[in-house]
Order: sequence, then structure tokens, then C-alpha cells
Amino acid sequence: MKDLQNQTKQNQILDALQTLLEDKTIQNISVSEIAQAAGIGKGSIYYYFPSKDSIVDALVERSYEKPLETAKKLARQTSISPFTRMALIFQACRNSSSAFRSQEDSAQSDAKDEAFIRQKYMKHLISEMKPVLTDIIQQGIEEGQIHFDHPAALAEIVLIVLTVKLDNSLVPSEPEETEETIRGLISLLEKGTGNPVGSLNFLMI
Amino acid sequence: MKDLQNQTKQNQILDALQTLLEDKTIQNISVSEIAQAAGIGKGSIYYYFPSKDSIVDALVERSYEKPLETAKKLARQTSISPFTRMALIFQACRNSSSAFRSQEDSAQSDAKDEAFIRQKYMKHLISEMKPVLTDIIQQGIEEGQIHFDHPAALAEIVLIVLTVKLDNSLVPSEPEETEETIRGLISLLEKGTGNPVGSLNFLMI
DNA sequence: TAATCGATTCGACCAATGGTCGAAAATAAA
DNA sequence: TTTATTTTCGACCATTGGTCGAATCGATTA
Repeated sequence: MKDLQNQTKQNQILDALQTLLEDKTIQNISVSEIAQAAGIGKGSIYYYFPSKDSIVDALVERSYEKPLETAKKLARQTSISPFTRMALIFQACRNSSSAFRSQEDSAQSDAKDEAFIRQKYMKHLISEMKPVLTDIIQQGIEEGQIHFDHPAALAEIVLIVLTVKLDNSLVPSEPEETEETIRGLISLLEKGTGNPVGSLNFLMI
Repeated sequence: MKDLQNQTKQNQILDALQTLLEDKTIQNISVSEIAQAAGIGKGSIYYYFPSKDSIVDALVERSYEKPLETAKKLARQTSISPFTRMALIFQACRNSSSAFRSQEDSAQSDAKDEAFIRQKYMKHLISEMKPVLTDIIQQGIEEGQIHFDHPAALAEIVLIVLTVKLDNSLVPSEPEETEETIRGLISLLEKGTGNPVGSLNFLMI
């Protein structure tokens, strides 16, 4: 009963932070504020979390858990064609990237401090997805649909580019430019894996 | 004379921060500390910089200025072959990435707060290098050595992968894995730009 | 030299923060 | 009921980034 109780209380705190995060950046949210929003005393926060950072950590993990898990499950269906599964990965990256996006800040919001959350996010996503995507590519190689000698490296490259570009905080650019880069990635992928031009267009969604 | 004076004083402060940064993380360095290390009063810091963050910004910029500038100059020599110029870019990325690397921290250093410096770094490097690399690729296309339809996208992809992997904080991995990814990138590049396998190996250094 | 004026320096000071603590309240065990 | 344990709380602490007005400096002018 202890664990369960803790779980719900922690989630209560996480909910509060998530709500606050909708219109302020982390650095502008104090622990007292979180406590207030969660309807508990500030001291209690530290009964459930060792530090402010750890709360953020927990929220990031909680947020990514669900969509990532389902994406992983889907992408693991080896009965589906490798490229279709790859499309699922692309989708997951797109979804994840928008999950944490905050609205236009009225104040001269830094967005720079939020960078650290996104970074966590990217790290998590890449490390979780890399083995899955590697497997997919491996399957494609075995089935003769992909010709490439470095499956793991290819997986990592694709994930890095996708994540960085879709996140849009590390290399900020207009939506069109982002699309253009992804188009380039797909084109590179086609030629690099020995597939005809345009055959992977469906990855664009 | 005013500007010059300011310049040197600012550099003095930057030097202090850089030294401090050798064995502490930014978040553990207070403005007073910087002032003390710089041998001036805390108030004076705010005469030259509007905020603590801006000091970090300035340091990042100063650090990257020199190596980036020389790399850009070299890479602009259109008389040199595109691939050789590309190798210069690769070099610059390698150099830059090690510039800010701090030694093993004795304490339970966060490395997480340093992430934000590196992020700035990457941002800067990519935005500075992208046009240069795009030009190089363009030249390669015109000279018939590169066959690819999205020069800017390709430039961005290469820079993102290089920067992220060489930085090694966003997707931490062993040196061998980093090398393997870069090898994969090169292989992808070869096939994607219509060049024979192994022809771009020299990019590995 | 004396007077004046802006540029520069400084550290006491402020509000706010993350985190601690011990005492109270609630809950479970006896 | 009594005892033991878990949970809650907000006053409190040390420290931080940043402000402010007074003091000092340096050059310019008369």
C-alpha cells in the first residue's frame, strides 16, 4: 500500500508541474508553486522527491513512457514490412516532439532553459528507439529490401536527424526547412540503401 | 578607447569564468565567484554584462570564434576540391567538440547543466557551418563529383550527426561507437552522392 | 590648479529560491 | 487506549542573481 500511495502522490505532483509547465518555463516555476498547485505543503514535495530536478526527470519519463511503449510494440511486429515499421518510428518521433512543446510565450521566455528538458527527451527517445530501428533495418537487410553495411549506425543517424530537426530547439528553423531536411534524409536513405528515388516518400506522411 | 577598454574587461571576466569552469559546473559558479576570480567587484560584472547567462553566451561565442573562423576561411578556398574542403569541416567539428570538454569531475557533477553550454555550442557551430558546407556541396554538384538534389539538407544532416555524435553528451557512447556511426555516415554519404565505396574514407582522419 | 562631468567600481542590500528540520497530525499496530 | 510509524507541513536557512546609490577615477575645461 505504501508504494501505491506514493505512486499516486507523485503523479499528483507531476500533474501539477505539467500544468504549470504549460505557461511558464521550469526555471520560473518554484518548488513552492508546484506544491501549491498540487495542493500540498512544500515540505511534502521533498518527501516524495529528493530534488526539483528529480521531479522534472520523473515528468519527462512519465510523458514519454506511454507513446514510446506503444510505438515500440508496433514497431516490433516483424510481420509488417520493414519500411512500414520504419514509418511508425518516424511517426513516433513526430508525436514525441510535439508532446512537450509549449505555446508561444508572452514574456521574453528563454526557451533556453527548456532546452534541458528537450535534451532529456531526445536522449531518452534515441536510446529507446535505436535498438528497435536497428532491428528493423536488420530485417530489411535480410529480406533484401535494404542494402547497407552499418545497420546500427544508420539507425542512429536517422534518429538523431529526426529528433534534432523535429525538436526544433537545437537547430531552429521554419517548418518548410524542417520538411526539406527530412526530405533530404529520405532521399539520402533511398540512395544509400539502394532503393529507387521516391520509394520512401511515404515516410514524409 | 571606450570600446577597447570594455573589450579587455569583458575578456578578463570571460577568462575568469573559463578558469572556474575547469573544475565546476556553471550552476555551481556564482556571480560573486566570477567577480572574485576576475579580481573585480560583483557589481562591476553587471556593468559589463546584463546577466549571468549573457556571460556564458559570450564565453561560448568567444571560444568558437577563432577555430570556426579559420575553418570557414579554409573551407572557402574554392580552388581546393570539394571533398578536401569537406574534410576541413569534419576536422573543425572534431576540434570544436573537444574544446569545451571538461575533465572527469570528482564530485557527482551533473554534466546535465553543462549540456546547455554544449547546446549553445552546437547551435552556433551548425548555423555557422551550414552555409559553408552547403556551398561546398553545391560546388561538388556542379563539378559532377556529387550527385544529390538537396545540398542544404545534406549539409544540415552531416553537421547534425557530426556535432551530436562528437559532442557525446546528447547521445553518450563509447569512442568506438562514435567512430562506427561516423563510418556509417560516410558510407551513407558515398552511396547517397553516387561515389564509390571507400572513396570518402579520408574523412575519418 | 580647481571645478566639473561622465565613466567606472564597488559591496551592502533585496527578493526569491531550493532545500532542511523538527514538530504536529494522521494512520496503523499493539 | 497506547504505541509506533508514516506523512504533512511551513517556518527557517544559506545562497543566489540582480539592483542601487555612493564613492572613485580620469579627462576636459576654464
